[in-house]
Amino acid sequence: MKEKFSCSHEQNAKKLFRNEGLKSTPQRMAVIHVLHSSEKYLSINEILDSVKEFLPKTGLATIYRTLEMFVELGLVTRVHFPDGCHSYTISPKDHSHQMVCTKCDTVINFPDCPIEGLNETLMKQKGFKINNHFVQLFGECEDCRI
Amino acid sequence: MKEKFSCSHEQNAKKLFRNEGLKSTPQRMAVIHVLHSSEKYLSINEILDSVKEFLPKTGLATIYRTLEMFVELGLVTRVHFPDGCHSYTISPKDHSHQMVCTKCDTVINFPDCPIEGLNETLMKQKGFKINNHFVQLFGECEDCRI
DNA sequence: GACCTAATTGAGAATATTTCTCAATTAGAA
DNA sequence: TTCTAATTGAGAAATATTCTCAATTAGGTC
Repeated sequence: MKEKFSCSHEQNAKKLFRNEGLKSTPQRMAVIHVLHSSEKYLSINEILDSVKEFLPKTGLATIYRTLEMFVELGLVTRVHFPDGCHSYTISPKDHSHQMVCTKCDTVINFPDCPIEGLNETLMKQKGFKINNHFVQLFGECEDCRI
Repeated sequence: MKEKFSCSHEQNAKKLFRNEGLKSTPQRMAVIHVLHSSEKYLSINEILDSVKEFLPKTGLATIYRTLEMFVELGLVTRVHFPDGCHSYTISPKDHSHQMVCTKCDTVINFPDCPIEGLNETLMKQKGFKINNHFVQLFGECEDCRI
């Protein structure tokens, strides 16, 4: 299990863990790897299934714990689909948002944040200060529109 | 229970039900009423509790069914809080979005849609067509910032 | 108003999702 | 290599959601 996950993403995660005083376990590295290898948002069970290909004895609770921690660290983004089910993906490096193609489930990043400009306006108009925002776009990607 | 819910919101809902071939039941009207009377997003259980003040025998499944139907009809907006719990509120009339104050839970509408302008840009840049979007803002309202 | 029918409801069972508990294991520091 | 605290796996427990079905009810028709 040592050499399995060693590309830059995994190295970065390891550094992050060390800085935070967290241990770098095979289960955690496998979750990173699985999310990085997928173009889709993955559900908890999809992640568990994929991780089990490497580490068959992995338990569901570990996946829940790991993802919670990764979201906390900002490594992973949690998405709430309209029907209520939750899925996860690696957070983009820059502040960007993601679109999901509802035909093929592919995730596409776009670097512009439509909320950024809003902050000032809202502050003036309503006195509201945005601390956190949450944007999700659903539609059809180029390939599926053909 | 007849005269309880008779302001314009309730009248509008009744018309909508009739148009859609749906029955106007006391339970459904109570849900509308409860959501309209609240400045907050309400969870399923909060809604159930409030509805029970009028109709003590109301069952949980009815609340689930009613809200699902209302979301379908566009009467109600379902919100996915970052921690995963679901809450509901009456949909704004115009296309607008909502901010939630994380201190006092109050919901504030703002009429601008930050996504609207994005559509063309994305179509050109990425060939992606947005069909559906989902924006949630969390922050602090004027009163709570003082 | 009484009758009829299909839609709706309530109650609880069934299922799905998420969290908790704790003994056993393990990563990483010394 | 040893030690210790963090992490894990397994299953139980707690929550959340959906399903089932007999009983009730809204709303149309006479």
